[in-house]
Amino acid sequence: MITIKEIAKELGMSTTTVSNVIHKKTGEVSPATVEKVEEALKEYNYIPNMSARNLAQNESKIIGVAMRAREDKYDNALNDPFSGALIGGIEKSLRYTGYYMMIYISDDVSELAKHISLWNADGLILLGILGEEWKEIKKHYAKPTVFIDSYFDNSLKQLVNVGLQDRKGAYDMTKYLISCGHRRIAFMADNCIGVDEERFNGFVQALQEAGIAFDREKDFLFHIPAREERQKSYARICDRCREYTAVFCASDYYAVNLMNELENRGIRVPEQLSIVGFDDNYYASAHRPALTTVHQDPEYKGELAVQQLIRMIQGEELEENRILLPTEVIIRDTVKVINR
Amino acid sequence: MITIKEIAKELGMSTTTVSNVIHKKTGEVSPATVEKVEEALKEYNYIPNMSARNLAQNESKIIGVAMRAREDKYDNALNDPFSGALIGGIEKSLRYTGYYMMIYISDDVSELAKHISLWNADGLILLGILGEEWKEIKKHYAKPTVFIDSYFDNSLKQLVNVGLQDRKGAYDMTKYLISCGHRRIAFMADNCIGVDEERFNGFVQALQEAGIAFDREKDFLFHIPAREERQKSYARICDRCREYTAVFCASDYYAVNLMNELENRGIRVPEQLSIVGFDDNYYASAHRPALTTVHQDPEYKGELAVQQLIRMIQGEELEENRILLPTEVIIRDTVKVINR
DNA sequence: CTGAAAGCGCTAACAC
DNA sequence: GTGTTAGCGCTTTCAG
Repeated sequence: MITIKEIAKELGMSTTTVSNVIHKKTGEVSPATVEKVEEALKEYNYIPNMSARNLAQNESKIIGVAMRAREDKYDNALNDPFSGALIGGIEKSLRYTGYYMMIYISDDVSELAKHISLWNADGLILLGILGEEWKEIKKHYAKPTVFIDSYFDNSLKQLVNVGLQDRKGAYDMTKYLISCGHRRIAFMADNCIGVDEERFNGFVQALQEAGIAFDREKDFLFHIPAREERQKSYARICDRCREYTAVFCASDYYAVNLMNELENRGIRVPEQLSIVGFDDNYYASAHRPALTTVHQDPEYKGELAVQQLIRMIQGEELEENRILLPTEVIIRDTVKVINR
Repeated sequence: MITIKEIAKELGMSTTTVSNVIHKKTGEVSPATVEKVEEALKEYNYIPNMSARNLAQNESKIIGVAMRAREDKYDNALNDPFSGALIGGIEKSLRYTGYYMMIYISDDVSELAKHISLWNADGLILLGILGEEWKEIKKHYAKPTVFIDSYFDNSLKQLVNVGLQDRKGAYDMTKYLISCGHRRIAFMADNCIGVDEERFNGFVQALQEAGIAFDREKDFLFHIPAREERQKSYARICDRCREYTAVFCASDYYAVNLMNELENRGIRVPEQLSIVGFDDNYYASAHRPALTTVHQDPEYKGELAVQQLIRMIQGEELEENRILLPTEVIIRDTVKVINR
């Protein structure tokens, strides 16, 4: 691996000149020299040493992508269409910017914080992080940061976030269910914070506007995804389903799993029970019956996050620090129209 | 961000001592000093600067994961269950080893080669790389390297690879199709090199053993995945399908897409045409009818690759340099038993 | 057991 | 236009 110094010696010039040519600061260098240096660079196949460059410039050209992943839910965090598409979108946008992506995934926020500061990343994209958790990270990291799909209280309104109109999406879908004649509708999720909370809020709002009662204790089907609990949890939920005409699942992933569990128990969708999801990933469209769901574009989310981050790194002003992408109700085959 | 030097000054000792404590070379240091230093490290929340460390030690603690992705096929390379699970497996295994993952994805091998050498990665995992392409990379990179799913000619037999019994998997599945009474079987893929070639070879071998003729020109349904060509390609293939009783798709992805296209054209699976796939990802199990396919475990592939790589980095001997993981035929609902 | 100092490869201020 | 040099933060050799 040849170094600048060696090339300089070979050519009988100083490292500064070589460095200047490399960085195209050619205003400072005579054309003849430029050419000579460039030839040598080619010939010896010069590759810069990033560590040295980073050390000297105190920047790293690394973008950290840190993902908080619940271990009970994911043992393989990328093996999920949403994360896959999202990280893929980030990677794709980063590819030609001269920045390199380093991924950290952990259940443990302080673990994430450690990794982030180790590499002195020039920017950070944070997935699945709550406001409280951010405070832990902030202690160690002060450079440009973009959140994806985070919700904060007002004290953190200045943070940059790329998210989704979760509430509106759920609201629209719920109105659709109601318009199909459904009035006994359950909500299924494995938590009620952040994104899922917003979806739940939209759901409840639509019910309220339609004058439909919702009993949070009874009608919120709380799923437990941990491996040992999973089957029992589905069994319980499938049992409870008989009391409803429709179930709004907070994600396609659960909608499809639930449908399969229902099928195993001989409960037909949508004839006996309507199901809707959220996300519109390929689970939704590949499943039969195809899932009626709320569409979003995670890849685009990733791309936008990168755009915002790069702007921040370059010191540009952001037009908006809180982007909420629109959603769309996709009607497929899992909702039955009920005659009243 | 506090440095070793600053801590040393604060404590009135040399950087060497502090460094020794950090690296637990405590044989060299008195217990009292160790304690004092450790306290200071905690108090000032010392975080090492990776660039400096790497520069001094000429190692990077980075594992490069380079993926050759056909741009006509994937604009988002991670948005694919196979890659997602695989990279997820790699990430998971790397998480506790003290190595950090840097991902490069490109259609262009020399682009990949450049990125790899830039960061001086301590080890490299290569996805979707052919023997010829490796030679380009080798020019720039000489450290431990593990391939995933590559096939080489004999001149490269010493390379380390983690792969799959693609040939046997396809062979077994084809025998199953034959045992169900199928004799007019087409093969669908978008290429015939590497993995898909092996699958094709296994397919043909089973046909030959059963005395069934295969016309490579006619019976190999060559799909063109490029966006502009895609629909036309599916239309052609759906047309051609009428001549067969079964189609062996080289991947679940295509099997499911093909089934959906067939459905759109009113051709019923498996009543009118049997379809099988390869990979057993969630497309396969979520689709209705559920796809009969060949199972593999991409996450485990990723984990094994990391294991092998870490061994190589640590200078251990590998027991085997070419691992081929087993496959399993998963019988679901897309193959009809034909009465003869 | 501890410290001084060289050097990893590169950049950039400054002198010529 | 070009060269000299200090220094980025850390490791490590070698003296003491």
